[in-house]
Amino acid sequence: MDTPERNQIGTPSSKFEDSPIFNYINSLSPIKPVKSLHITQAFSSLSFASLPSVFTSPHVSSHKESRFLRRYSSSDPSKPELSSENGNKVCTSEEVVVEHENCDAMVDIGEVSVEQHGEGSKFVIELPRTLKYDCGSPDDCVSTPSGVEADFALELVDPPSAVVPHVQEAPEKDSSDGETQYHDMCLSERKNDVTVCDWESLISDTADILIFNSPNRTEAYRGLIQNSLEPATRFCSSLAAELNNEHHMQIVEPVSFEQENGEGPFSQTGDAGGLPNNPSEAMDHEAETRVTFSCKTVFSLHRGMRRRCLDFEMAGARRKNLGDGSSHGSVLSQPDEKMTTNEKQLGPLRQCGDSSRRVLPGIGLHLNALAATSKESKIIKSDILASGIQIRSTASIRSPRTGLEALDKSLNSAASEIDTNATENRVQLLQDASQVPDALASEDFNQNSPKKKRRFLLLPYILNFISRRKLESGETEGCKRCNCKKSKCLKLYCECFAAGVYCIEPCSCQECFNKPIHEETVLSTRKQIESRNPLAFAPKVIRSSDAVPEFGDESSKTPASARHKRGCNCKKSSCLKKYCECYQGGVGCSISCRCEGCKNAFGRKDGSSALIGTEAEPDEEETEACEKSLADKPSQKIEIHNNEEQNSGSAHPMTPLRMSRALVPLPFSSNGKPPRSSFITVASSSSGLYSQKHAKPSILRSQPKFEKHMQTIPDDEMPVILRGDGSPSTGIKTVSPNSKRISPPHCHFGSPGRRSGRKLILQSIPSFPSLTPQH
DNA sequence: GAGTTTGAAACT
DNA sequence: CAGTTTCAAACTC
Repeated sequence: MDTPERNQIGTPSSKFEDSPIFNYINSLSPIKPVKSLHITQAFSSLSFASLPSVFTSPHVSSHKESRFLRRYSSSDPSKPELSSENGNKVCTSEEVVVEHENCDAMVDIGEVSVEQHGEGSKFVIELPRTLKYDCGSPDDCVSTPSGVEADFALELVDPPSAVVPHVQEAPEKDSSDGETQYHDMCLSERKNDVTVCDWESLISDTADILIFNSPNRTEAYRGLIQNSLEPATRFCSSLAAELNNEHHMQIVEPVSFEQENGEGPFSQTGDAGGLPNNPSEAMDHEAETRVTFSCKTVFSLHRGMRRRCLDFEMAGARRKNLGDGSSHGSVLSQPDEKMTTNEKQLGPLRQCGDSSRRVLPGIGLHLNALAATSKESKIIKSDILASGIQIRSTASIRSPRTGLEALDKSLNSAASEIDTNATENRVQLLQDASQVPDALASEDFNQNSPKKKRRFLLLPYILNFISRRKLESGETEGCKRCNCKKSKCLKLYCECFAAGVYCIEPCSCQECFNKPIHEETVLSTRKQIESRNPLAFAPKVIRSSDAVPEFGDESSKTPASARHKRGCNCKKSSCLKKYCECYQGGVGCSISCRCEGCKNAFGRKDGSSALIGTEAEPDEEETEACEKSLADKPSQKIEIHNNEEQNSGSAHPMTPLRMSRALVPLPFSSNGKPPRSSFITVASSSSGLYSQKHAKPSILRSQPKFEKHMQTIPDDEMPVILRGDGSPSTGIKTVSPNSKRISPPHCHFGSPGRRSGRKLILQSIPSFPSLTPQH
């Protein structure tokens, strides 16, 4: 984990590395210790004589029980000040660094600062707006800093609701208060809180999150830290989660504390809710006794990271926090507006009736965030770097919603320079980005305060993302979506659902439940269906050359070489219309078909495939290479090799739940457009754990091509993709004897063709079996 | 765009 | 497993 940043890190870190605690922790941690890197400007300017070593050294804990990040309180006598003793004057600035170990990716996410202004009674918490924490559930979402670059200031006039008090009492306690919720987020064990659960799951499942647990820590202190860091922490977690299921997350928190103006130790009154004991004093100082602690979060990405709440949607939550707005300081006013904007953007999910349809309907819905093209990725990366944000990662990041989504995308793009193919849901992303980022951008630029500087780190991401979206917006046309009216998009009738993707805005469905906000419902439904029919989400069309040898030779890459898994049952269409799944899939009928009067142009049930080679194989030459990569090798299976993937930089933005569909459009369509059902579900699994980077990429990346050409996927391959949940079906080998990886890259599917069939992939990452550090 | 046809999915 | 119903895509006008 030697990163340039590391060098930058001031003495504090090195100093602490020598500490017994550090050593101890280090010994415990399977993860290579990430030296606390202090990149933050604030930090650099500050000297921390007695920075808790705890903060500087990463601690890895595999405790599943540790649901929350624990931060070591300073064992250093000098630090007690920071503890509950004096929460008043604590300003925390948190910098989060996300790092992909494998690729040395470092992302400086932002900072969270809590300031105690001289006004004494006011406690202002500034949170990075750049990051949006989406809980996916409006109700559950605690307002977290979200919104891009918006300042989030929360003035706690009421002591009870103040951060400090809350911390003192119990970090995990419930907060009924909107303001306090913010702090409580992720702290409590809300069973019904999806968001929280996600977080917890993320942490617990990941098990590699560093725990800052100091024997000496006081609850107050811990709580304080936790609360103050929550946003950042959550963000980090979310980000880490987003960074792909293939990673292991390592979080190192508060790196340092800095007291800029503090003239004395903090004294925690414990009474007035964190208000200064001596308000006048605070006022005298014009306020700003600032304590800044840098939080460095290091994510060691490991495959298998569970991701359940990757949604960063939090407009609703935000509103909660800020909702009361009246008491908010000037800083808040802006944020509020932003929030509103964000909410609108998110609208589709929860504001269906909202007139402001400008909201990006699809925001957050595209779970399988598109991977940016290589060019895009490069551009983004450049931007990021230029702005001081360092991103180097091969890991794919799924795009969250709204602002965060943009970030993710940017990250994703940066991370996946090479991934030029995967791109489902691009449309959605584009749509989303266009709005959120804009709003954010405008606001961000208005930020004058130096403090906010860091908060704008993500700005480049956003801007870039926006521009990209706009550019790409044109590509979204042509996407067809479902039109379900009664199924709620929770049945296989729904193409989206069947394909394992969320419905997005282009869909015309009614009462749709196939959305991230109903993730659990979707997943449960999927499981139910799968229990009934394990292959329900399996590809309907399989490449017979692999699965059904009888159908012919390897050399035949024609549609006829593939067959519908179960066969059709056509009676009147003669298998000459899209009513016929075989025909629709561009494959001939087989003996398994029960069709009557079969005249399938791709091959008749009787075995004749007369038409093959003519209209049935329009662009076979073009597709051949791709097909080969996908299916030519009978024994070829998708190889899951996280490291390789990461190293290759082919991070795929797909959702953890690797549901994927292969587009199997008819070679020719009556109206020249891909059949509505042109894409056939290739693989999907509600519990699919399949790593995004593997099988799916192959398929997805090929989509553009598939749209034009028929593509079938070997039966064996399918399962690999689908099975992530470790379900019984997982028996399928993921690695071929040859360890050959299906390489989608062979197909240079340009971005232009990606639009159709782009859908959200349902995500659900089962807990990762082993979080072996990946270095 | 509305209505019809069709066959898969779901249900019994 | 078969028959029926439901459903949404495909198709027609």
